[in-house]
Amino acid sequence: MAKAKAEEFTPEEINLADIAKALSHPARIKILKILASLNICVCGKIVDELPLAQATVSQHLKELKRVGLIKGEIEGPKTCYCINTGAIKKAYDDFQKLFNNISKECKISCKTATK
Amino acid sequence: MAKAKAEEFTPEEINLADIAKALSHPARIKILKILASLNICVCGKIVDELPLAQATVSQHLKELKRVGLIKGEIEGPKTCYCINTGAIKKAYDDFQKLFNNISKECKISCKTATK
DNA sequence: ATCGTTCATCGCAAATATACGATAGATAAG
DNA sequence: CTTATCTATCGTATATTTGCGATGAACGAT
Repeated sequence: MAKAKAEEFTPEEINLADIAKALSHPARIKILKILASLNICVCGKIVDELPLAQATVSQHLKELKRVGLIKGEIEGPKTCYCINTGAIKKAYDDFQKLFNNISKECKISCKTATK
Repeated sequence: MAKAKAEEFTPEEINLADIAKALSHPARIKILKILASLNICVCGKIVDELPLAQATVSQHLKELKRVGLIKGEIEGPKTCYCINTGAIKKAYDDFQKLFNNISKECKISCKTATK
C-alpha cells in the first residue's frame, strides 16, 4: 500500500517527501529548467522540448502544479505556465534544512566508528 | 510506462530525479533524520522508530543505499547503517544548483508578464 | 457558424512502488 | 550443537505512476 500509518510522520516530513516526489522524474526537472530559462510564461513549447506526448507532458505539468512549484493560467486557447518563485524558495529552504541537519549531526561514519 | 525515451534527458537530470525519488517517501526522510540524530552507526533501532514492519523498513534502507545516501555494513548478526556524508553533500549541492538556476533565471512571473 | 489550434482529461495498459508475512542466512550466546 | 536475535529477501497483494491515443472544451480566425 502506498500509505498505511502515515499519520506517524510529521507534516514536514510528508510535505518534503511530496515535493521530492514532484522532482522525482527527469521530465519534471527539465520542465522546471525550461520554464526558468525561457524567463517568461510559456504557453506550449514545452512539449516540443520533451520526448513525450502532449498528454503526458500535461500530466507532469499537473503534478508540478499540484505541489505548487509552478503556476498555470488559462489564457485564451493556450495555457500559461511559469515558475512559482515563492514555492521554489520554500522547497530550497526545506531541502537545505534537511541536508544541513543530516550533515551537521552525523560526524561519525561507519568506517571510523563501527562500534 | 515508467521509461520511454529517457535517453533524451541528461545524466544530471536523471541522477537528480533519482535522488529525489529516494527522498520521496516520509519514511525515508525520517530514516535519514534518525541516522543523523543518533550520530553513530545504528544497528536496528530504526524499525522501532517507524510505524512500519521490519521487512518494509529494510526495503526503504535498501533504496537509500541504492542511491548512495547511506552506507551499510554487515556486522555480525546485525547490520550497521550510517549516513554517507559525501553523498549528502553532493545531493545538497545538486539541489542547490537546480533551485538557484530556477530562481535566478525566472524573474518574471505570470502575474506581471502574462505574455 | 465552421475550422484549426491548444491544452486538459478520460480510459486504458504496463511498469513501479509500497507494504507485509514468511522464510532464510548469519552469528552470538548458551 | 541448539537457540535466540537480527536483518535481507522472497512472494504476494494492492496502489500509484507513467505513458499515450482519443476525445472534449475553449477560443481565435475566417
